[in-house]
Amino acid sequence: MLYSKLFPKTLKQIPSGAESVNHELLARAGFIHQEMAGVYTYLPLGWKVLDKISDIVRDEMNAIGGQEMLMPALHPASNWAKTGRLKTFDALFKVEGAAETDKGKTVLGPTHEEIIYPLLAEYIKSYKDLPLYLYQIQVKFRNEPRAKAGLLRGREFLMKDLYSFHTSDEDRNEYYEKVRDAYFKIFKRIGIPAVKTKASGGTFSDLSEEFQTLTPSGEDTVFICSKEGTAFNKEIIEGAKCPDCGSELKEEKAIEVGNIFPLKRAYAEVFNLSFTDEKGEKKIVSAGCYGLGISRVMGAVVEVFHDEKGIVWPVTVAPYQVHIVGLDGEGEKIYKLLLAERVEVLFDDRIGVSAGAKFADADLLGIPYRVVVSRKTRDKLEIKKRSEKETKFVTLEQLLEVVK
RNA sequence: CGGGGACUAGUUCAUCGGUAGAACGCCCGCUUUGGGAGCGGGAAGCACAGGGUUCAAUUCCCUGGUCCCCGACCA
Repeated sequence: MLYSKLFPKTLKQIPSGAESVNHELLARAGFIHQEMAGVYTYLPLGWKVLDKISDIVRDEMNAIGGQEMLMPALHPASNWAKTGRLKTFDALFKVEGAAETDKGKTVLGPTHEEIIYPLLAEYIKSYKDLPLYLYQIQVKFRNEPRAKAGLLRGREFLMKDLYSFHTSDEDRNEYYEKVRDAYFKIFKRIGIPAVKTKASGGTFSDLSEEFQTLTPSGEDTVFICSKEGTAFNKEIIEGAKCPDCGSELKEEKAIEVGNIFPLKRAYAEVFNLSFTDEKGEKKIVSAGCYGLGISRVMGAVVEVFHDEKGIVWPVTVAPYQVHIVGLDGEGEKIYKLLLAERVEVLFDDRIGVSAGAKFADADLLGIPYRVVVSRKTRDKLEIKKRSEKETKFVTLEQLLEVVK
């Protein structure tokens, strides 16, 4: 990609209202643009990052048998009436409808139990149809009373939701463990440490597990057991000691980036999601649901990986791998060579922009490897990791070795 | 949903009862290229909306809207 063609330009000033680190840096660097409270446009760079995160999530979901699909954002309100959540889910967006006849008949989906359970009820008849693991990556709508902190708490956000359906609780529990492992792999690949945290399961589950990324800007408070390293959400902690072993707990701020629930049979009963077992008996399906906030993860990555100059993307989710800073009109040759090698490369080809401005933009964008090409560098390439201070001079072959 | 703050040029902000200013950005010209360069010229505004007070309101008051922060909330 030629930087001169990239939409949009970076901003020198912090946009008014961008008070959180992730909002400020992502907005200045041109990854996102706020439309209203908790609602953002993902600009070309930001969309690339979301794509990278999504691909990692897909990869791990597919590895545990997940089948990707896409459910609607617009839901029939009648399904929400059936579960009772039309009234109890406070953050539900109720669509007015263009015609009088449509009034109150649809809602925007904040989660998809109300779609996937009736859907499966039409198709699942036999134990032979189970287990089944279905997921989607989709925009969710939750009318948060207080959207805040950039991408960390939006009213419209990108989320992966996986639903699993089983013939027994035992089978469901086994799969639940697999999802947990997959989540650890995902966060490891993305590069953000995530601590498994025990939490309350809300209305429909006794317990759930959250994946929390520790950072001072997080809005959740977790308590970490000094002995076992397990963590507990503030909401289920009563004393200052670990409920499991009695050790001291350390208080930390964190961002919830994922959450897994054993849902049991609550929704399956409402929508009569049942199957016939080997003995010909009719049984209710046992289910689990597993969320992961894709756009929130993008915000969390920035909260964790940044410095005073800008973002420092982990290699696995960076929009590009190499940022060529071309000075003195140089750089095109190496740009084309890297493109031919299928390296994801951004080339700052701007003419008449000072070197300082280009360096500042490179730091702000946070692409992992910066390569400077100028009259001074001659046939050598000056390479610098965004996360490090030192520069070194390498040949093209050495550069390819590093970035591939 | 309670409390606080903000809203003025494309953006970030100044101004302040007497019809508006800077920086950055943008356009033109020249110059310039290793850490957000320089000079000259230019375009750019219903001061969030409505109501009130006043001879006069962007400025003071009220109502509403929007955004941010703190809290409540977060299946």
